[in-house]
Amino acid sequence: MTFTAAIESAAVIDAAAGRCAGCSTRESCLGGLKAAGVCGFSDSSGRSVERGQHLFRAGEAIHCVFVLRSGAIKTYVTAASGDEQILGFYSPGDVIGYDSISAGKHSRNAVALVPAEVCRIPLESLVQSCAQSADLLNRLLAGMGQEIQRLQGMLKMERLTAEQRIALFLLNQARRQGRTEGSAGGYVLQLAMTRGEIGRFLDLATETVSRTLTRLKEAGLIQIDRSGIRLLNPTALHRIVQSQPVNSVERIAA
Amino acid sequence: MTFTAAIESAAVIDAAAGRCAGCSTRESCLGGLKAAGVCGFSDSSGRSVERGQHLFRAGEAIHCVFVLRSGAIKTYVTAASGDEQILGFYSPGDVIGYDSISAGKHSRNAVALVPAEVCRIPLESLVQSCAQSADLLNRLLAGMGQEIQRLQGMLKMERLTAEQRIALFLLNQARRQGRTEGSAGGYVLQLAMTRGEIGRFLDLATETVSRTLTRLKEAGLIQIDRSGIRLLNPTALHRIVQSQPVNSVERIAA
DNA sequence: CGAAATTTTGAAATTGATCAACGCCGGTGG
DNA sequence: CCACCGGCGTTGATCAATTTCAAAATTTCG
Repeated sequence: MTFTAAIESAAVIDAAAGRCAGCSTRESCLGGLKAAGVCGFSDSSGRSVERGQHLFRAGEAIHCVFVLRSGAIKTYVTAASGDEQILGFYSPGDVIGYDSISAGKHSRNAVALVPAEVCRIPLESLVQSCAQSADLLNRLLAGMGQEIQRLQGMLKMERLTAEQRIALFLLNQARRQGRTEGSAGGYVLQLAMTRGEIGRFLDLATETVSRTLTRLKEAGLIQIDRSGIRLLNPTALHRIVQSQPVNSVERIAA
Repeated sequence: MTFTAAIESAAVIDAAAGRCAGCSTRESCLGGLKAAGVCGFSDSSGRSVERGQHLFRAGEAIHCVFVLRSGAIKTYVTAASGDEQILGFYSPGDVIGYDSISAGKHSRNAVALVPAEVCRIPLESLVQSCAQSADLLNRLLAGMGQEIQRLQGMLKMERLTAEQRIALFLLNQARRQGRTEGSAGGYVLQLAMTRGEIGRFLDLATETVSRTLTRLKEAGLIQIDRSGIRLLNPTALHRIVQSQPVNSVERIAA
């Protein structure tokens, strides 16, 4: 109950129609964009989540689907052995909770990596609205289909070598972060998660993550500055992902 | 085009209303069961697929979702390196194609492991029917949610040891095959796939699958007879799955 | 029956995990 | 202001699980 109380105490952002106005993700919002510039949900509400605070936990009853407006959130499950497995890192615009629609309760935990804001969309009204709006239904089905394909992609990732997984992870993060271009060319990405979290996402030991990043750095493919990573040679990273396991940095670096 | 032709030439089962009558999966069919004992889809049609024949291939346009009525089907993708990754084995009653709804085209291949029969549900009418039947919409969303959770389960599976993965696989197969009880107690399951296919599903080398099955057999937990496997001690298999990696057959076998 | 595919078994090689130690950085409190 | 502390990251050495390579045994199917 302690965590439930913590969740309830989270700040609730004004639910007025003006809420959508400043939303950076409204163009691609699940609710669609109505004429007035607000989303199609009349009863959605916002919420801010502090770093380290849970958005929901496995086992809790489900009432909403969440759209991440800002910040970063991870979802994870805890194995019987006690160690956590990260199922996804979410960036602004992502929808969290598709898996739990019609499931009754959450199957995993969600926690903010940095201060975040989400939009809560009540499940009941979401489903009911689908009966009226074919457009919404299509967006919902598409969103769920994409979630399935994202998981299939993770499954593929798990068959790659450590180096390939890290390279693919960096490329994916860069793509999701909207390709913030750095001054000296190449993409710069800001990692909201620790090495350990990357490892628990990719199924690699922290040490392996660190070693592999170092190797990529020494090969001149990336530049590391605390939690900021600059992709100096995305093409080479791509080649690493595509290459046969026998190849590696030494063979790929142009 | 060759494969498209092959698909079109597949036998089309009579689309009369009587089709549902003999369907072993109609109780749990996506379409629901109407008063007349037939499913809610007026325009679905059946199709039989021979062993080794493809139901669909990655890249093809999507027209239908399939409900497997009998037989066994696997879905897979082919990596750049050429080797296949199996994404799922389907048993009668399973729905195939959720991932592709609203995606436009298939993201993976589906092929019959043994002669199979499927029911084709046109995508367009499925989505349109959801607007009229809240019941159908709920079943569809639940099905897609379950598919997401199935993939999350696969993700968890990939973090287990070879022995745990095999044990879990056997238990899952037994559950899905409806717990056909054997004469001498314990569950008997008929594997429609080869050792190599099990390996490409669990991400294990064929040799590892074979070795692990042998070890389970020698520990007295299972009995192997060609492609038939009898689970002599499901409880012990469960314990293997739950146990810490340090434990293994020797420690678990009661 | 015989050829091809699958399965099994053995031995060696390899990848990534684990164990261990150290450095770095930020915060905290004297 | 500085010393201490804890978390995080890096690096090195060793270890274990699984893959790979190789070959024989078995099964399947034409």
